[in-house]
Amino acid sequence: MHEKERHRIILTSVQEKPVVTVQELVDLTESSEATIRRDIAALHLQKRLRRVRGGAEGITPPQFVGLAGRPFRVNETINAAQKRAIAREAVKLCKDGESIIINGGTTTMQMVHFLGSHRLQVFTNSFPIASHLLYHSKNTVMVSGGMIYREQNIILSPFENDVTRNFYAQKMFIGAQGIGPLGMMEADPLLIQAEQKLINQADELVVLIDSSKFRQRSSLILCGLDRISTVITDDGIRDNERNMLEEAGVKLIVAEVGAQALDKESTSAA
Amino acid sequence: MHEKERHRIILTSVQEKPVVTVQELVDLTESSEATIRRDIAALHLQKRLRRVRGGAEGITPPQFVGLAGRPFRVNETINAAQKRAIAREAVKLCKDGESIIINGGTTTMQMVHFLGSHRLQVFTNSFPIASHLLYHSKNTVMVSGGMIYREQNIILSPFENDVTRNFYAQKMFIGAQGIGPLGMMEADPLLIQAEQKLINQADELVVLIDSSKFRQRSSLILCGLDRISTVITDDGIRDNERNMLEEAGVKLIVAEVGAQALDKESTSAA
DNA sequence: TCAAAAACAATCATCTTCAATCATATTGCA
DNA sequence: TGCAATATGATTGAAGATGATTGTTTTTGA
Repeated sequence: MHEKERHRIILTSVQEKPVVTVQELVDLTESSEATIRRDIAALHLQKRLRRVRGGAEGITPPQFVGLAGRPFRVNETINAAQKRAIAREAVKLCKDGESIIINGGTTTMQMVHFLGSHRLQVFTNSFPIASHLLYHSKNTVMVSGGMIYREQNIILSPFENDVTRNFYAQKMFIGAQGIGPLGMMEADPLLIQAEQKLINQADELVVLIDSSKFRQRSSLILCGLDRISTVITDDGIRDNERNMLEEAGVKLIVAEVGAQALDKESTSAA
Repeated sequence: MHEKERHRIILTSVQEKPVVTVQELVDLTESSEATIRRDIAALHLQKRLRRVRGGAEGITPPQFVGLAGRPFRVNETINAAQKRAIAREAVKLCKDGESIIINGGTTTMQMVHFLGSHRLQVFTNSFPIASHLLYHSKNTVMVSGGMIYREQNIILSPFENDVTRNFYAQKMFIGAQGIGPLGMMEADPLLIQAEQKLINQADELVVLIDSSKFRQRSSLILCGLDRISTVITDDGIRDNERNMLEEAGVKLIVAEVGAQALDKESTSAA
């Protein structure tokens, strides 16, 4: 077997398993122990894997560390304050007893913080959202079935006939990569697929999006503005963007970032 | 078992439980007390956990305490040692690349400990099992869709047309409330419903059941003995019970419960 | 407080893994 | 083809890891 081929085998092996022994690789490549050791040493120098006693281990890609290492972090997202403020407004739209759909995403995930004392029927395709609501609230939690994608953190089934079709909600909450005259946009085909499944299962579509996303475009269009009932964003939204939404008949809610900070100001001012 | 693997097991254990004893880890890793002590000492030096008398405790990151807490506790079950031993034998039946179904339950949940270094396609209706595998292994994880029942910790859809029908596995692992000449029995109608859905989606049915369950009866029969391929139990099984299985053509695997449990038995018997 | 039990540390035998070396095989090139 | 460079495989002694044993310390419960 050729050197390149062995290296390929070794590298895929350490990706698939946390640690691969020299013996396993010997069996796999039908080459000698010495060769495998040399290969591991070489790949270690190239920093393509880490050499450990007994074999080799993969260099865990950073995004995986957060996933494999601990449950998940609801807080560690960029623009957390804005996203939280937006999420808070979103939760204010919900009345106890209502059914809602929460599509997976970093902004929508912030909603879990404010849902703790609610009693809603929540359907979601996000594993972390379901997990959090399950253990930290008394809402009824329902999930879509299918494979759990680690990177996107969503549950998606390739089949048409899943429970998604049997759930209907007053409101669906969703984030997006960008928004413009053509509608909501997303970059990841997998997310588009998941969202497409849910988008027709609710009366109102509520889009949670921080204002910077008005200036972002992306490759895939999820739906037009006419499908959107409400947009919740922060006060960074510009006039032309307001007009765009108004013309499309979309209700706009502007969340005040750091409302509690404002409160403090007003108290200290008084 | 490899050093890295042991470390991984130890670290996930202290994440799930505030404190883990050396004995528990010995059972979990099938290595000696001395090795576990060395491991704990090493991880302590790396500040990845805190060493305490009797075992190790996790270093709870402060930002986490109020937020995510502990999603669930895989370890806090009665007869944990027996269940773990049984679960270990169950995992030994799996080969990498295989598809398996794990039905929710306290015994089957123990399997997650031994699945850490495997690469399987796992379908489950148990939210905690899915969660654990997702964050602590590289297995492909698939879940059934539907409502999450808090008490039973399973995901169940009232509809026929869910993804469950689209998944087929070589083996299905399942626990039970009791077992007798009439077959496997369960008390909770909800569990029966969930199990019925899955039971025909696999070639072999592997039943994980501690020996005391042979003397228990329950109200609802899930399936007859003829449907069962293999039973895994502990060494408390009696001769007539062995015969019952043998006559029904069921393969029997008896798991050896950890050394310390055996010691206790022999001392009390003496 | 004392005695039994549990947990621990230290030591040693055994097994595994490793690095170094040399012999052999393969490849590239004149 | 013949030669040199490189890659591979086998061997061997050293280093490391593991598990059992033994004696010490700590904890527990009467």
